[in-house]
Amino acid sequence: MEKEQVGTIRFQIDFSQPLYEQVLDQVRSSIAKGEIGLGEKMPSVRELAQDLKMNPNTVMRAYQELERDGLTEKRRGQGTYVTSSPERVHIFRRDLAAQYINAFVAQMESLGLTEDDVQEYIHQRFIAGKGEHEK
Amino acid sequence: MEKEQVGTIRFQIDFSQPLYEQVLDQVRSSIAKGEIGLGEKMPSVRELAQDLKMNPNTVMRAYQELERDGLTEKRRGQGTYVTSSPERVHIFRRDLAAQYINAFVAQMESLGLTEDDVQEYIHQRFIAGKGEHEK
Amino acid sequence: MEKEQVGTIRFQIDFSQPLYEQVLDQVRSSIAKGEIGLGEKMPSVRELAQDLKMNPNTVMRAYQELERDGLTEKRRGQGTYVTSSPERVHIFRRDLAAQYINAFVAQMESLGLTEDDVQEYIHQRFIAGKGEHEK
Amino acid sequence: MEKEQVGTIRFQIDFSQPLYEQVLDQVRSSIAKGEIGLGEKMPSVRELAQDLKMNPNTVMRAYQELERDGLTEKRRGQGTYVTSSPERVHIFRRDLAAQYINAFVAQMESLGLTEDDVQEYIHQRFIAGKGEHEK
DNA sequence: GTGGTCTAGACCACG
DNA sequence: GTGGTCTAGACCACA
Repeated sequence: MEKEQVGTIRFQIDFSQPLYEQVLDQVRSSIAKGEIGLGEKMPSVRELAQDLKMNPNTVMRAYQELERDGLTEKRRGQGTYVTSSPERVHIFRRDLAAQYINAFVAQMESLGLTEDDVQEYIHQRFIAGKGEHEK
Repeated sequence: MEKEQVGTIRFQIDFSQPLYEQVLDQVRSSIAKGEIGLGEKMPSVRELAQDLKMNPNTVMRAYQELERDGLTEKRRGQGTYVTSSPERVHIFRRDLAAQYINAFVAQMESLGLTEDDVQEYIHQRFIAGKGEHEK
Repeated sequence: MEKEQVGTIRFQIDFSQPLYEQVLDQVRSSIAKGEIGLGEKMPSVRELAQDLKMNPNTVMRAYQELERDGLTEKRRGQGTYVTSSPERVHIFRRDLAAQYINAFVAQMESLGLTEDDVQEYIHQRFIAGKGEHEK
Repeated sequence: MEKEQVGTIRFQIDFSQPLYEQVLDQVRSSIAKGEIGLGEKMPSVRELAQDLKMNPNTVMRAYQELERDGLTEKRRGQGTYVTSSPERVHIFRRDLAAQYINAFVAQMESLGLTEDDVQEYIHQRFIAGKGEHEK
């Protein structure tokens, strides 16, 4: 679990999942949490690739997906910028949360668990999560 | 989304995900929910492969994983049987649920959502799920 | 782990290994330990198959192997008898022990363990074995 | 008994046992003995398959089992690496040794041999092993 | 009949 | 280039 700080974004990459997905998720997270502000300039593809010791193609793929999500936009000759629209971020967060929740509820139902079970489990997990936060 | 009934197990296979994973998940689910009883005989590898129109090796791979999970056992020359041990099923379900929940909570936190948000979302999703039952 | 007593031989069969091998090993063991005496009559193939709920072909295969080992002999029209020769049993035991030991030492060496490690491990295992004997 | 050297690992494959098991055992052994160092790159699936003249799927099966054992890990697009954790190797070796020893002691007891017999046999076998080194 | 092993060859995702 | 998935078809051990 190596950590790498690039600008205001902290990356933590491992080799067990697709690298471009990890970059994508962690940039998304930074935007959703406001760690990187609206309208700010993103690191360039090359710069990020170098810092994360990745192939530029891998970073590029994550950036393309971010733009498709409406979270960033390219300005010709100037690089990539986070969107200035709070609505965009809000809509994106809502949609992605809905998607995660649908998948999760389907998993729980496939195990035959009831809503009460799930609520209880999550309650415990959030509490536990706070205790060991950033261990 | 084709549906196929084999014994007491209902399968629903599509081509967007690994076939053996879908078989694995759906058999697990049937066992966890008790749709196929403890100690019951599973369909043979060849039989299931034929019914699901897939290669026997693909089904075998799912069966091997089920056995590694302790959910089934092979009897030489007789076929594959669901474990007779309720504890095994219980342990398996608990562990897998914990795994799913950890991943889910991490996703939610990466979007900056609070526990209350999540509880509320889930509550709505479960209600919705009941409404569209077998749409 | 079901146990089944047939004559003076106790069988304990599970489905994770070849059934004929288990029958073979357990009869061998009974002879080696003298639980079934030299010159005694063995249960018939059919009788043993019925008691162990096996296919007679499976038992037959074990019996053929026993005869090839020189541990039993068929008397026409009378059934199968344990050899009357103590030498045969002795030789068999020595040879089989050598075979087991060769395989075992090869396994230990493949893990890079020294003779002292092995002696020590075995010492502990034998002691432990006595404590829980026939739990 | 053909021998084949691939990187720092020496393979010796015959057709009387499952090929993937032999690959598995011999890689395990190389790691346990330190013949291939912690953190080193393994030969790629295709490369090893070609050198050992077997199908890539056969090698892959061995590699998957190694990863399940915690002895190796995959890095996306880069290949398979030996774990960097000495503890993992140590735990693995201890567990596998215990398993081998339990099986062996059970075999010896089934022949009615005492601990002293066994210690003596093993002592002789180790000495013999040294004498015929690389016969 | 059951599952287990192996091969050959195809196509895909990832980097 | 890496590994992952899938198919088709062969042969084997076991019961």
